[in-house]
Amino acid sequence: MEGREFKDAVFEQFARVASAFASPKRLEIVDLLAQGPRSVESIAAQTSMTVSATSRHLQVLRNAGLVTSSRDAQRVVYRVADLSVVAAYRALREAAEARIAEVRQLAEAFFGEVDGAEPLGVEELLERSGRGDVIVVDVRPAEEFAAGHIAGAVSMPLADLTERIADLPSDATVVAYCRGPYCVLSAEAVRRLRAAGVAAQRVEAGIDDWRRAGRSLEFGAA
Amino acid sequence: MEGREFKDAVFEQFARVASAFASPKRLEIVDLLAQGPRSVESIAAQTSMTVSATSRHLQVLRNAGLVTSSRDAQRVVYRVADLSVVAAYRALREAAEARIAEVRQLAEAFFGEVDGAEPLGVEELLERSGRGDVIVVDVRPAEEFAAGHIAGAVSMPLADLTERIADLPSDATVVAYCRGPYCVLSAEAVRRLRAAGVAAQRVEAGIDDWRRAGRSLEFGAA
DNA sequence: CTCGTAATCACGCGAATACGTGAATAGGAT
DNA sequence: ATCCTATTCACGTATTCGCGTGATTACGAG
Repeated sequence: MEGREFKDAVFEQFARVASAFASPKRLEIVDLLAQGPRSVESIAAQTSMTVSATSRHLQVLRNAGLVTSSRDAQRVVYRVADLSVVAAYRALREAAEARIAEVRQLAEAFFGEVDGAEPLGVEELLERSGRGDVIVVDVRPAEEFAAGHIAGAVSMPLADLTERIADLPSDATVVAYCRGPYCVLSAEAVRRLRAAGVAAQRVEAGIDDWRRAGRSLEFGAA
Repeated sequence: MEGREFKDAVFEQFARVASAFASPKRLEIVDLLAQGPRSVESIAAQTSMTVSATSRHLQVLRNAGLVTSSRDAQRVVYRVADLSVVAAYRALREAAEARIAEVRQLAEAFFGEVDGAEPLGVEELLERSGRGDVIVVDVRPAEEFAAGHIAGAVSMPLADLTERIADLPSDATVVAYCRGPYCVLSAEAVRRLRAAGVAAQRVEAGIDDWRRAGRSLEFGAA
């Protein structure tokens, strides 16, 4: 095989992977699956798609080797194939952040009022939880909490948050995290906590940032 | 703006970036530009495309914010917008390597005979050049050498290699590098060097790996 | 000013993709 | 065996993309 043929063949394969990422809905699916395995139906619900469209997108991702599926009784469960996939998603996201002004504008518009100056990063989170003066709350669905969460965090899914605010010490300071920098759950949680008079802040990091920082995860239900 | 709208808008932007990467030819262009700035015509020549097709691809990349252009007399020179773009390209490549069997097969078929067991990585290269028992040769075009090369390397573009083999000490051991793991230049160089009786090995790392490893670069012509 | 070179634009064809709707299939549960 | 649920497949249409050809614009040299 000559140089040009080889190049064409290799870049063709790279493009297969990039094409699989090249759809907003598929990126959203990868973002979700980075939190843990999920069934088609539950992915469809989370992403506001029909089951059929979701299934099709998942097949595209599977053909590109980015996700794998396995059967669990009636359900087909999808998961990311390995961490290189999450890393590629993250790198794309970071390039978009750096290069596309709209991304920064959107984030500022949506998170600006909640975050005030800056949301917490992994380091600040560690520091503050090390001092023991904050409660770290995971506001993702219980399913995702069970699939891996920050060591020491309390599960308080957004859906149940309102009724569970009463469980918190009234003088508590809460830091809420969810799926990552563009996940809306923690922002909404912070709004509701503050409305209830609880001091609260959003953490920008998600479970993948935590893992990448080499910090320990815990598994299983609360 | 509600959660769903925000998500849709944000992932739409991420997909813009991914779509720009989702073409073999554009990936090849990014690979090239990661070596240094280039004019449209020279990109067209390197990638076996017409100038017109190249120009169009470059515009797609520019619309996605991945490259920038500036005029230099008659020429328009393109360059990668920043290192997050190279990082994203690298992450995509690594995901493809990890997940697509064809990539490994192609690489094995093309590089297998040249590399023997394993090509050198950044670490081995450092170690061996530290011992001073090898000559590090950069076989990329002189233009790319000038735009940044491994400190201490000798420029010997593939095109001139045959006539310059005589300049090498006959007992030399050469390690050749080029643009990165899928660049064919160093493989071809190693074949020719060995055919001329010179001990030679290929380095898999390219200039971007070297930079990421925090090693120093040199600039300017040989 | 005119010429030549570099780059971009305009048009058009064929291929690939997205997505909705509804039918078909695969496993368990009864 | 039959029903139910979760998932996948098939089909049709609208849209987008890739790329070649040839015209057009931008700039500098003579």
